Amino acid sequence: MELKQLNKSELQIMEYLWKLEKGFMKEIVSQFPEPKPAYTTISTLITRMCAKDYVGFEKLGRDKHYYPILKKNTYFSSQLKSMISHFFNDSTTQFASFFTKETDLTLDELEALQKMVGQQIKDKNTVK
Amino acid sequence: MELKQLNKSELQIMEYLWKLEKGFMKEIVSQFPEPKPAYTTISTLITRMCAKDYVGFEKLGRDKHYYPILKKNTYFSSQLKSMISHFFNDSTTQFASFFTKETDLTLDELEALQKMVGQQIKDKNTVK
DNA sequence: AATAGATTACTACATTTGTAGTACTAAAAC
DNA sequence: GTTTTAGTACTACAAATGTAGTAATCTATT
Repeated sequence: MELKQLNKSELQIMEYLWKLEKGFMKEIVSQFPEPKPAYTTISTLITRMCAKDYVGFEKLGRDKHYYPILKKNTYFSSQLKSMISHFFNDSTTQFASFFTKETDLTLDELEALQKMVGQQIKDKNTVK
Repeated sequence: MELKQLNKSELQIMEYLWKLEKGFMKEIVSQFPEPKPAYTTISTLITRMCAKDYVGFEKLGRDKHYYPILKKNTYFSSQLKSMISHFFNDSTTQFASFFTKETDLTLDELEALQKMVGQQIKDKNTVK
């Protein structure tokens, strides 16, 4: 399956499904904020997403139990890599710099990050 | 101007304009890979982007000299923040963890990151 | 058993996006 | 000056997306 960019509505529904892991129509609809779109609007969107193999379903009687085919990690990993590749000239270092500056990390967050990176450096050295 | 998600074609053109900084039609068209879309296809896309205030132009005789109104930093900062907010529950730490794992940073990159973070910690402490 | 609610399938239309043609005219090339 | 090329405005259509109605029928409630 070729992974393309999810549009806004698709992303919203995927987000709900990733959280639910699996859900009937009612459960998905209940995730939407008020004013909710019409039942049939959501139904159409989900049907189209099934056709695109983003979402699958298990038929239980008349009803369908929907679940995500597209994995959250897969999608975001690809999103992140696409961002790095397109806008930071494939430089993860440039991206990291941008990230730490733009998100204005707190001292605690920076220290947590430093710890994590330090651990990964240790892991890399151990592997060597 | 409310910042919304650029679609694929818009992003492609913005990318070219950010690189060019300013450019005539010919210069923008020349950025496209072969087989290039029709001249009028690109023209329509740019015209629509002008209407959305992503792109502006300076009229020089008959021709238009296009430039980006939407700043690269503005867009990606907003993209990044949206990603963190929507998929990592507003946790920049979780995102950082995901980032360092998914992009499989080299030892050099990790060390460069550690250095950078260390510097920012120093900066934060100095400010205090 | 009857009624109300829920869900799917089908259908339809508006808007947005992708694509590119023609006409006209300015600018460049000869 | 003439011809060719480039660029804009206008136009148009297909596909994708956003939205939601109706009909039929299953499920839940009474």
